[in-house]
Amino acid sequence: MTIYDIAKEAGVSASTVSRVINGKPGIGEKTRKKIQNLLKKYNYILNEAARSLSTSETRLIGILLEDIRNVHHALIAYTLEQALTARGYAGIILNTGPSDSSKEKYVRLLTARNVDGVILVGSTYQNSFMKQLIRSELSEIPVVIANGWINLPNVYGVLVDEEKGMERCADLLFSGGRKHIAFGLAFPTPSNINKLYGYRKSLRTHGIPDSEMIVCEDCISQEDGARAADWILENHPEADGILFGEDLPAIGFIRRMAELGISIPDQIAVTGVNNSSYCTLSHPQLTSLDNRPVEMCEEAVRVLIAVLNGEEPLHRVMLFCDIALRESV
Amino acid sequence: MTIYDIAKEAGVSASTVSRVINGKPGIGEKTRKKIQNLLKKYNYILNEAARSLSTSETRLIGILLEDIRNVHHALIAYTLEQALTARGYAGIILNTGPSDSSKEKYVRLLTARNVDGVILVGSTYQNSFMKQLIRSELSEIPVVIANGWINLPNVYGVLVDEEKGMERCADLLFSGGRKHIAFGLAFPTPSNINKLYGYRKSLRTHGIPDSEMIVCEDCISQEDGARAADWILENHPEADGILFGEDLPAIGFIRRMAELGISIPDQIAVTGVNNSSYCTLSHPQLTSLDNRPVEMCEEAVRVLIAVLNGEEPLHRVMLFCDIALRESV
DNA sequence: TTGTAGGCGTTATCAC
DNA sequence: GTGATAACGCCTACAA
Repeated sequence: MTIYDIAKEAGVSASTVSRVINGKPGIGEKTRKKIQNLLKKYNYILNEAARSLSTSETRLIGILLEDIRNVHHALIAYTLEQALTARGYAGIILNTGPSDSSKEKYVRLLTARNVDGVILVGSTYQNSFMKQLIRSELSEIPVVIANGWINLPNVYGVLVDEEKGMERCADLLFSGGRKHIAFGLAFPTPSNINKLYGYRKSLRTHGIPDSEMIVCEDCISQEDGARAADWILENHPEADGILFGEDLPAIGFIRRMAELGISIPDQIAVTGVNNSSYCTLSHPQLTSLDNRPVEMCEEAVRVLIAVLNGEEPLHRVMLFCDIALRESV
Repeated sequence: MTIYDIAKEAGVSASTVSRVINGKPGIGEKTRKKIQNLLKKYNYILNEAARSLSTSETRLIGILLEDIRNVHHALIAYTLEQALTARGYAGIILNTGPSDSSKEKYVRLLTARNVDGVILVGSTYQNSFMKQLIRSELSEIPVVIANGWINLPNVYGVLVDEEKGMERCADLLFSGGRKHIAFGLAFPTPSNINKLYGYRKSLRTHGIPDSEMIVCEDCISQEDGARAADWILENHPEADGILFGEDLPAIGFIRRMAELGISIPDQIAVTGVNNSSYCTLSHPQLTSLDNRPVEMCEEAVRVLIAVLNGEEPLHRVMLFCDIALRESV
């Protein structure tokens, strides 16, 4: 069923049908009605490929993320999909993994699909390799980075002030009387480095020199968190609080401490980041930095569509975190 | 950069370039080489829209699932994406939610995109409404249901024998000396009904009449699991084992029982389904039915691509579950 | 082995 | 207001 079939049936030309479909002005009211009825009657479905060939836009948006099995990414993917669908776009979600070569491969897939725009999820895409790649492969279309930013004319960043958020987490522990606060760093992505800076800032504010920072690295999985617990007890028995850059290791930490008979939050306060569904699973439930994934995604889509509509939104917008207070503090 | 540009540069016609791009036979070795070099030199990228218009295939696969925020679905989405990408296809993932009207809306989106095939994730799509919808909207393309099946010529089902799996879970508890086993039913989807049947079958095998089945309904979330714990203690204090149809309520159950000072698995054994990442978060860790999501997805993609290649795979294939044994039993 | 010509379904530019 | 007509980029008989 093409617009020609509809046109023939209505006794008009294909152009008229096309105008009706696209809501263009300058059509007689009776013809418009008649055509609309026929479209409905035959359950006409527009051929996007033909439309795309003619207009050279696909209404397809590429979404790159490292791994959707991460619950935080899953929430982001969900929100992006719903927001894009609501505006007539569809997303192609690709799991790139962490390696540069793989990221490049997936960017090429997107260009071959002629996507109208790209959303990169996570600060892991904020680096010089991606900058070069965007320059060479994606310079013609808008690119929005969720929780990151690259200084290029066609790149837009929707950032979350996790540095400030993490500083507030530390402040929260200090105000609760904690004296020796540790930090569990995940992969050293720009985002995680910012969290570390927030931690450091709070320490400095409270008169603690950088040399007394307690940083446990590679805190990503639940097992890493358990390992961190052992490490803290062994090397920093004075610690009475710890901030993790992710929820999962925080959960692992809590679980391990329970096994060792150490009471949380009495002996050590714990916080995570992402305010994910994991937070209510631990005992005690985990206090976590809410980095506003839903708002971030909605803003990312808003910015992207704005650019596609010829507007000129800000290249950087910043959202602010909340702290979801639970029992672990 | 089109095939015409390449053709001009190479001093040949566009059809020759097209043939080279598509690896068709009957091209002189020198011309082929020359053209391949030019393609590389100009970083030629094929216009999928034009190709699609001409061949009426898009290499796009629609993936419908209820909600990717569910970790089990996220794993499935991940696996499907990787399997499709590896074969040159791309997936459009859409979260339909549970309602029929919404499912219909999303099916229409897929037909408008001219997807080559559709994968429906979950037995929630196995019902008469979807059957009618597939008949009217998707009759021209292959549809694969992951963990479900509908009797239509273009529909293929990759099933997991969760009935047998659940029966084995119950058998496991019986063989551990449990006498009064309860069941926590989630939404009454076909899949969950099958799990209930498996539970019933094991009971019958062990000489327990249907009238003595202990079924707690609406066990979906963590809170539901906690509620189930209270319900069991109140109404069936004799229960010494419970099988949940999902992991999350099982986690909630365990947590609530811990609060009440009831020891698991000593006093009550607990199992879940999906063997998800939640299982290692509870204390004790959760024994869960591994319903083979990765294998299921890979088989689903295999079947779909086979149909697209003109083969005639079986309309129903069945996978078998494992039990991931942990501390809760 | 290679070229020509027509067609895929839509939009856009002119005419009328 | 509406209708021809060309164009989008590629594929594929059919011809040569």
